[in-house]
Amino acid sequence: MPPKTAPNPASTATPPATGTVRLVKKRRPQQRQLILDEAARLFKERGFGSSSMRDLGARVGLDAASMYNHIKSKDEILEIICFQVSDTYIAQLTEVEQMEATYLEKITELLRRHVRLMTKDGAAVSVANNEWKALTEPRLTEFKQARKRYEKGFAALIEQGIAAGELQAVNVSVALFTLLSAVRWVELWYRPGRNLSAADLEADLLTMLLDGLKKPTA
Amino acid sequence: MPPKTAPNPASTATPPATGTVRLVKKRRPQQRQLILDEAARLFKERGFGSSSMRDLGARVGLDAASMYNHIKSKDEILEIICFQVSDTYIAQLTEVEQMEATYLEKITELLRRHVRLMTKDGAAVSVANNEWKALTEPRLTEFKQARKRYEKGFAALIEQGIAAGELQAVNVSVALFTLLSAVRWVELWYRPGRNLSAADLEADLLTMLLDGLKKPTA
DNA sequence: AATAAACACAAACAAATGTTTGTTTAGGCT
DNA sequence: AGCCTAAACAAACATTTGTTTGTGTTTATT
Repeated sequence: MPPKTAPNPASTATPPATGTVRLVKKRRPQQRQLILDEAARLFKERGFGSSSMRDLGARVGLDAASMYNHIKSKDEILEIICFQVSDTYIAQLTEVEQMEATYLEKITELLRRHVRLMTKDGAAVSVANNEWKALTEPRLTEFKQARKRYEKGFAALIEQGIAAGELQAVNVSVALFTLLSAVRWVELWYRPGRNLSAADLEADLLTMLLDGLKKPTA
Repeated sequence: MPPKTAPNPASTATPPATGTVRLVKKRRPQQRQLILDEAARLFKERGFGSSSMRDLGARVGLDAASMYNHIKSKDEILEIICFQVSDTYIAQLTEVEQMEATYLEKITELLRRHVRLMTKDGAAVSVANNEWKALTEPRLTEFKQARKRYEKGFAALIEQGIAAGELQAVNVSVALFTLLSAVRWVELWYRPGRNLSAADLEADLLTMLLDGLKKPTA
């Protein structure tokens, strides 16, 4: 005899396309991604340690136990989110490094992509930036190395930009972290459908960072 | 009969001043502050949700239960840390607002104090910035309001600075959050005794933010 | 229609959580 | 010396934690 609440045919969270409308797709390959997406949002809101699998299950519309058909562990979820983001960052750096352009242009382009990833995948980026400390040990070190790789590459662009006379001779570390941090408020602040468009945001942000806030004394 | 590990006369973490050297001070009034300081460090490292009272107790050199003689709850610890920081920020804003100076000077001074608080109380500032979401409800709203008050005040300085012709006419929100975020890497990066002094850091940071990174096209 | 795989749930698990209780010890006071 | 209170610990508490197991249901494929 079935229990009082009827078992969930295809998760109450998914559209009520009851069988016939199903496309040629496999089974429900979107369930895993749904879990990951919702986890990113939850972890961003509450932090990894303060988020329980039951909380997550409730959001996904699944019993906590059911999610283990799609993911291996809570830790694995965090790993996937963090490395998906860091891999993207590294890829962007590598691409920009190989561009034919001035250092100032390269830096601008890297920042631009940085911001774009944030406006597109805000929750995941936020988790990768703030919750990576909760990674468990083999992966924790890997993540730190990826981070370092990105920072070194970015710092090299700044250093060369200064050497080439394109940039002011500030301390390279200060410049690096100022740029990287300055860009991070986007993840806290940006919401699609604000009165400021993503494009305007990019423009103003780059103006501030590269041209400075103070009016040039004409 | 005492248990195998002798009970802790004045906490093994405190210096072994065994009785006679005690000053005229009350009893052990520093235990509470020790707990709060260590909590700030722990919460910064591991996050509030991933830090247990037993972890904290181990660091302080106290049984978890013993700490309840000094604090009311784990939540209270977070509250104290967060509001001590936000109160300081608000106080600094109020002081700077009342200074006789140009808007650019006021902004510079506010940033300077901001950075100084970070280099002095890094752990607490970090917790207030990153773990405040874990505050429970009456205080959570209060904290958000304090935050908003600070942001509004800061934004007003920028707005007036632009109106007075001292600053470039960028979007005020973008400028505000860029400045506030740019300053936050200090909490992640600064450690006393690095090759970069706090003073040099301040100088380079302000140069970058106010004068920009790009070399003025002479 | 039958079969096998995918998947959802209920129930349970051990371990870890924040906190309370009861008791003992330590140190300053008269 | 003797008291009183602050403060430490041990033991236990009720939950909540992440995860496993067993069982049933759904779905794609034959």
